[in-house]
Amino acid sequence: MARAATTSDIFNAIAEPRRREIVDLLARGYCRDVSELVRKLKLPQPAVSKHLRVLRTVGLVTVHKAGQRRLYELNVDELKPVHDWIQHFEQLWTDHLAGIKETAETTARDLAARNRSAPGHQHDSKE
Amino acid sequence: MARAATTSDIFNAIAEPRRREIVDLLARGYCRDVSELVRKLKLPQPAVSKHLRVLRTVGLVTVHKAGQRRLYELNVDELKPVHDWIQHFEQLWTDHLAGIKETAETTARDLAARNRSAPGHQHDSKE
DNA sequence: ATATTATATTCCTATTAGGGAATATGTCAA
DNA sequence: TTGACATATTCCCTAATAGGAATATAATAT
Repeated sequence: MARAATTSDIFNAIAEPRRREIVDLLARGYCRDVSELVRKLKLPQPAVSKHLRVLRTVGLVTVHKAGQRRLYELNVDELKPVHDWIQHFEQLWTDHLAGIKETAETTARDLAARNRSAPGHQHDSKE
Repeated sequence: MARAATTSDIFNAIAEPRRREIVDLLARGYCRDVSELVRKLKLPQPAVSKHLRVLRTVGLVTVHKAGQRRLYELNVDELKPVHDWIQHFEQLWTDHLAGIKETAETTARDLAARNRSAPGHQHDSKE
């Protein structure tokens, strides 16, 4: 079934490095039109347009016409889900890290114990 | 040329929803062995093992053996690049949003000016 | 009108993803 | 040993990716 469509999932949309570069450039306020992106990214124009299409489809960018150019604008809000997801690991790589490791080892010991007594299935989820 | 390999790029590794679920479960300290993941995710065991392999390859998880089980541990540090990338949009979706929009319009005006003088084209105002 | 510039789309293709099924490997128990 | 369990790997399949080349569409200039 292949991967989730890049055109329907933000996580997939930003999985492509070029598209992240585009997002970066747009975030800085540079490169509002396609030609400039082409120049900076040193990619063929069709490639850039195609990436922009993906970004448009997931709603990460919006366009408005300015003469024969298309000015692209970043819609940062669409990155929220990624932010939120990554956010809840925040604590894990700060001081909590040590604590987590400890928990892990404890759990490991628990499991071992459980296995010794109840071989096979008997791992209920604690909560 | 297809996409970047899920096995070499963190962004691709976490693009797959199931893998994110696995990461979530591991982060909480639940589901340290494969069977438990299988049960919670309601996925066939080979599928889970395959996802775990991807996560292992990018370094997001590590395994250690505990009897016939494999205990998986999350290596949160590998999420740092994602965190860092998303981080620098932080300001954009708070109060800075308005400011950014303004900047955008200014840039548009700049572009118009540059076009008038240089590459022989213009596209004034916007919209 | 035609030419030129800016951008988007289509077609083609090699590569890959991830599910399913079957099988292999590894570990423990009787 | 055999057998049950836990996990990993392999093979096959279909869908979808992203690049390249060519072309289409749109706006502007002359």
